Amino acid sequence: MDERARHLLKSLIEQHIAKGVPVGSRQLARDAGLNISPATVRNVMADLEDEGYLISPHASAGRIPTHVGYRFFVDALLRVVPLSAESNRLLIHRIGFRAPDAEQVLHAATGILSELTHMAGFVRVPRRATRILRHVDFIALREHEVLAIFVTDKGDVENRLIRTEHSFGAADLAQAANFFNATYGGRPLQDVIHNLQRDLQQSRHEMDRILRSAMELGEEMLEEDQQRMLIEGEFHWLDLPELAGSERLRELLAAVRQKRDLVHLLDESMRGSEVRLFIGEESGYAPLSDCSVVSAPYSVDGEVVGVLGVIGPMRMPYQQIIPLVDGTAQLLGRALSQSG
Amino acid sequence: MDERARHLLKSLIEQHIAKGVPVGSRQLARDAGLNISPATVRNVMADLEDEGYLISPHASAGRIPTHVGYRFFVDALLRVVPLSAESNRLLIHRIGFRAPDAEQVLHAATGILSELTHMAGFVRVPRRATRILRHVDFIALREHEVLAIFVTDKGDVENRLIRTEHSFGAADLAQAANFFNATYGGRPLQDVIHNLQRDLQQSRHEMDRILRSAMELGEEMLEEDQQRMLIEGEFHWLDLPELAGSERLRELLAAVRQKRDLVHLLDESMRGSEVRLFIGEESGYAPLSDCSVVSAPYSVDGEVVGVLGVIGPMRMPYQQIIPLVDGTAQLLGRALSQSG
DNA sequence: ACTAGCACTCATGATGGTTGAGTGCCAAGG
DNA sequence: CCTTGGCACTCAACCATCATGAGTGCTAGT
Repeated sequence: MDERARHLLKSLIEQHIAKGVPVGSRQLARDAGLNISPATVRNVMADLEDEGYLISPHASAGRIPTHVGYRFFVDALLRVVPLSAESNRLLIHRIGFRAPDAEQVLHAATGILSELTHMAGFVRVPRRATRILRHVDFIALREHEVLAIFVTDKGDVENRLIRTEHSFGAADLAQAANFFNATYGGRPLQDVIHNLQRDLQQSRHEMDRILRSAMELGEEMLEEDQQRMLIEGEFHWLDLPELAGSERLRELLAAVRQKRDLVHLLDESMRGSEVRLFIGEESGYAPLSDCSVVSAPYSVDGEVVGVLGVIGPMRMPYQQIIPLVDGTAQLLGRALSQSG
Repeated sequence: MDERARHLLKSLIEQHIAKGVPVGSRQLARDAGLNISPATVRNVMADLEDEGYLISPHASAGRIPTHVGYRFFVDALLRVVPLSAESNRLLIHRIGFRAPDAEQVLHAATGILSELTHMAGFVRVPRRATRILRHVDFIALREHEVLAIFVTDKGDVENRLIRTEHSFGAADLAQAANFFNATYGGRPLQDVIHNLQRDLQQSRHEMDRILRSAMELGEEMLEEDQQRMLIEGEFHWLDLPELAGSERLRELLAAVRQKRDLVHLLDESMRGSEVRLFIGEESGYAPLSDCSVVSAPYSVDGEVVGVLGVIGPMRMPYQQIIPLVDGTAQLLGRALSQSG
């Protein structure tokens, strides 16, 4: 592909992103800035279509980019601009100055992504499998009911109500908690569960019921991690003519609620450390075949723990979206690192 | 209004609920079962329109009920059928046999309401202001960071990260927690905050920073209650021709996200102990003016603590919806009473 | 290699006629 | 006085037709 073709492709995609309608040869010839007749442009466009970068919705419309076209655009043609000072300030204000509560910061990040991009924003929350178990507490709520509380070193708190055969007094429970903390505390959560599983097979003890339930709580925490993802702003999709008013939208909403496959896709994209794009079919996930996902992993204390980004139509202003997602990921990582 | 008019109105509304289109005189004359000509029906319909029960979308369409019509229908014409055995079994299965975790049960109830009605289901979660503070814990996460945990007698757990000037050891914190539990434990949350506020004004202590933060956590718990509401299944609205494809839907979604006014409306409806309906404009809340809300309060241990229901179009099958909402409220109340 | 011209395609929007469902009103009949 | 049949009228929905205009591919000329 020669320089002129690249320039025209870039110009066409930019115009299509801006306007949302197919771009024709005349308009493109005018706006591309080259001194070229529409007929010449048509020849170039025909070539680009043959090579799979463009497609005509129908015979006498202009052309729109395919997902291949968008891919080439973002990889080779797009120059990402740094985040505007204003956006940056807004991000810092909304994420940086939050109450030091992890859950709240994650919510804030999801919200701001959705607001600033006018698409659906998501945050895949940190995995807890490698977290260190810091503290366990057993609290008697009433007869036959014990509340178990797990705390990890990052301040995750999870709790569960356990129904017991016996009624335990506060002293019993304190003792059990002490035992638990002494034996399993300070180790990664997954190790704790593993050891607990082994230990429980050997002993038979009155407290077993509680310990077993505690183990189940731990397992649930890890299990839950598989699914935990915040997403917000799906309703922005209603504004998009290319998505709204078709069955696609329903499918998409259902798929996003389901989360399963989506989470899998995102976990894949956690491997790198850079912003990553899934354009159209690239995700290999049918409901997303009309959409693009822009994602960036975020790190806490130097370790990648999650990924965030936006989901929108293929036709999105990547130039602004990419730095925004990137910046949000970095700020979120920093905010979480500070606050544990 | 004479008997025949009532019968026709009932028949018209039932048909409109079933089909969703305006009902004309001929069809109504046929289906109402009275031996009456369309012309006669027209006369009656004209009267009903004058009295505000019906309205014509345009000159040569049939008629549809107004919110006044629906109101008369549910108050005077509708005979609510008891919940079908099948639905009841499903409800019990989904709500009754849940893990004994309040949060999960609430989510389950929201989900099942949405699924069975094909509308948006909501659950206004229990208020915690009158809960008894059962247990407080302070845990050192790392230097200058303390995690405060509150537990109420119903098993609500709330936590908060506190950044401190000094670094406290485990012993210090245990002592503080003991003091806290001894002094404030066993009292309603709102009292705790009140007393704490008073006590803090008098003393000056190294621990004050932690106590003050703990108080803020308690305040946040109460504050948060103002907003806490689960809602699910808004996407069902996309299927409704009367809602979809207009600006109304956007407004509605935005309003539901906002929650503020909605929660206020629901808290009003907690006063009674019966199923309550807000039909169209009756809610006095503009974004809901095309919708109906069916709500029922639910009680834990004999005290009304929350309200649940569905939000859908005015044209909804009240006959099935009302017992379903009612049944869900009762089952949820029972499930929560069992599990604390 | 570029461009102008030309024939062709096709979505869009306006026009107009038809159909069918439904209404209001009136006059006749029980 | 209530009911009914009849009739004129209205209006959305549907369909066909037509003109328009944006856009294309192709070809021949520069």
